[in-house]
Amino acid sequence: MNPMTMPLAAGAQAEWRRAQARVHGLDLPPSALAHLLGEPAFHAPGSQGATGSPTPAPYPLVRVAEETPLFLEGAPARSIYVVQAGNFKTVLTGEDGYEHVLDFVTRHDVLGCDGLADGHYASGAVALEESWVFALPAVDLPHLGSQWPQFHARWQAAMARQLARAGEKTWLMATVGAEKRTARFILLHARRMAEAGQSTRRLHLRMGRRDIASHLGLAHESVSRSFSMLADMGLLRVDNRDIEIVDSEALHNFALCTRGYPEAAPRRRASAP
Amino acid sequence: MNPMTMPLAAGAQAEWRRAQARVHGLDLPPSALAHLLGEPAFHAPGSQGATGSPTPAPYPLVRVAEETPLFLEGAPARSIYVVQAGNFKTVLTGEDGYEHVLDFVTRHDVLGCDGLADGHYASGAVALEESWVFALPAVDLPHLGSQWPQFHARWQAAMARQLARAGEKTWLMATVGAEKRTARFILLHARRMAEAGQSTRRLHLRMGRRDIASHLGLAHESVSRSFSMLADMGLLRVDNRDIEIVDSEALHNFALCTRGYPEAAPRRRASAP
DNA sequence: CGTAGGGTTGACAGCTTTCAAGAAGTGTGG
DNA sequence: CCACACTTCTTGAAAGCTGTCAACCCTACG
Repeated sequence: MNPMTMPLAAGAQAEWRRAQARVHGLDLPPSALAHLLGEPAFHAPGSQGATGSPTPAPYPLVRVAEETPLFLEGAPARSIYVVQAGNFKTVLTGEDGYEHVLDFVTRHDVLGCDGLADGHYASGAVALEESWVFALPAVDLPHLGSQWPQFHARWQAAMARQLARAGEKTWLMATVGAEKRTARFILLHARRMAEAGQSTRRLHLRMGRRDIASHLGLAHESVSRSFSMLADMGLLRVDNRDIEIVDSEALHNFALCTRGYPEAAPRRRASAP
Repeated sequence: MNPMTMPLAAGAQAEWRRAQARVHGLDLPPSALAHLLGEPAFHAPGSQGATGSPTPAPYPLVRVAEETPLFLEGAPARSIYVVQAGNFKTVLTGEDGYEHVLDFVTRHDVLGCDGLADGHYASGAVALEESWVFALPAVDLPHLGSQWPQFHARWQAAMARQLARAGEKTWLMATVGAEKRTARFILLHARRMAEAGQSTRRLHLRMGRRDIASHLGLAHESVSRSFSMLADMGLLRVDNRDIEIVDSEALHNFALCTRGYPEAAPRRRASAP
């Protein structure tokens, strides 16, 4: 069977199985934390010999079953988590029970940072599939940062990246057009998958239409319609949760123009007959 | 003249004048950085005293004129900034020239954090009024964090707070109704002003309708209409950029219910005859 | 085999955007 | 001091788009 056509779920499973094996093989010395955050080509634990404390910290690797919350909004934020395998959604549950999806989180991303502000998680995290996370006690963070500069840099960069992504998310939702919003979502998602080393053209969405709709602030029917529209335009090929970006440039052009330009800039209109 | 009725612009000016004086009086020892980030009742140990000695921490206090960018999107991120007085907007300028307002930033907030990810600012910052910021070189951050634990904690909390706020922003924009979105914006803004020590009921918006609209993803006419609607409902009192929250509880009830609850939760509808 | 859940598509009502014009406040120059 | 231009804010009316409701297809699962 062609790997391009086989169900991607199987590939994902194999992927986290590999990731799991690698994590176990590391034996989890604290000096490898930078690697867990995505440090490329990092090795030689204890190379900074003068750091003392040769005993590796017993930070636990936690398994989270599908549809299971890793932590709930408002809970005491005792740990932050580095995703090793699998995917999560972060949610904000309204007082009326409505669940708003803030973001989708994948490998090497950090969960629970927003809890470091006042000691309580500002959002909850739910696994979209069977996942593994690496738990770091919040009280150890200052120590880790000061003792391993590499970790400090990685840790700071991870939070900064989250901030930048949050900005992109706001930008994403600032569009009125449902199709443009969906197109932007696909582009951002594809870029994140590319950063994680996945294919740039094909991507498998781990979340349902309902979650996407919640994330984008749309009705799930509108998301479905938008996918169909983008497919009819020849920009995408949609097969349930498998997306293929057919014309990347055209997709960018379509998604990037905001709308009725308030001032300056020529007017363009994407009218498809 | 009653401070509640006098033009707030004068109050704001007096405010930053006080802030400026305070900052200059501190003489900027690095150990006071935590205070700059909002540490309450912090006194600098071993500060050098006289204003004439240029020895301690030559971190500059920068003045930014109204409508002037502090830094541009994509520029090399050599410093992060702590706002001492005034207000900023952070913007994401699209390739088509459209300026999307990501956030409004006020005193004790940090600007430029998103540039720590890859060394380039992910968003630009423009002063809404004459403002002063304290510039911290990015290369000094690890040193500062490891040397002054109090600064490390404050710094981490500041970034975490930004993340939590980013989540709230996403939540804000997940609503369809323009009036609900505007109501949520007012609530969040009021809370931030309250955290900064301002009045909870009265607030003066430093930004124009166009900026609010860009931030909320609406047309500026819709923002104007929403304000009028909320005023007609008896929730707000709107006089140009001066907002008074008349019925805080009702405003919360109106803003917090998401909309047509997708599943579970009873259906409510805010129909105003 | 039948049910349940997710995804897609259609039709209508409602809301928002857009276009257009007027009102109010501000700054400049005579 | 006034007039003028300029910007911002507000309001009105029509067109377009999205949410809602409803139906149907498909797959997974018991």
